Amino acid sequence: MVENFERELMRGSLDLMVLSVLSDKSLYGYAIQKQIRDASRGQVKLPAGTLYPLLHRLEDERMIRSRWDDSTGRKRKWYDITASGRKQLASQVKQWTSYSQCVERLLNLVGLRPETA
Amino acid sequence: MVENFERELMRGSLDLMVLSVLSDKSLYGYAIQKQIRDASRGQVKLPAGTLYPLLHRLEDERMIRSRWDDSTGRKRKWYDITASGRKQLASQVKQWTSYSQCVERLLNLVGLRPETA
DNA sequence: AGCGATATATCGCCGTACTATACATAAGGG
DNA sequence: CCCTTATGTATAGTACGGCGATATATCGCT
Repeated sequence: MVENFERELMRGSLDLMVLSVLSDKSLYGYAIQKQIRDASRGQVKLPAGTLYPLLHRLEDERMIRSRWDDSTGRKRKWYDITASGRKQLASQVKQWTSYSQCVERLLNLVGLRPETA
Repeated sequence: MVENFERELMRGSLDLMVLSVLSDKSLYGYAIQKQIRDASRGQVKLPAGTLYPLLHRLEDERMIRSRWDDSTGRKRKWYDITASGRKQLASQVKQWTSYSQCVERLLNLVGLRPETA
């Protein structure tokens, strides 16, 4: 029984996760939700009330583009990442990497990361 | 010239950072700010308007305790972590670790982490 | 026909962090 | 001795974004 993350912890990296899964393929909202849930082994469950407004915001910001398509048998809104989105993603990956290293360094400093116990 | 992190990225891990630096010593606000700034090589600069309300909140939640002391020559408000705070910290470290691994796994999956290039 | 899963959308609440501002003391330089 | 800079704490107002609740609709299965 894996428990969920504190929601606040994910703030600021939700964009990163969504842009990531869109970086190599087109997806619709529900599928994005699933991808992220699976990739995190069920630990990151984006609620619909979070995901859809987020997608709309990213579209307003021209990071992603959408089109309705029912050629797969069901009417779904498919999203693609844009060139701006890719740039943004690259920047966010850099930021994330750098920031997580900062946190790790801090945890090391105060001995909360016993070296290879 | 190191640029700052997007503030949103740090939301949800500020508590973790503050509790961390308090885990092995007593500190006053300004010193906490400095510790975190130094440990992050100047990249994480907690504004006073963020830090002090945060400390007050953590104290309300009994994660830390405070006392005024001027025996070091200057009147400062010193903070200590409580037993609850330590428990909370341990939990947050676990959460952080697990979450950052999720993000890394996701970045790997979509090829945003070229293996040992 | 009924139901669970799929699929998208929006409203209003709430928590958190930031900006701006305020005040006070100490140290260092002119 | 004043002026500036650094130290040190504090809060009111504001902005932002995630979430729960709610709504609607279709699809596949029984």
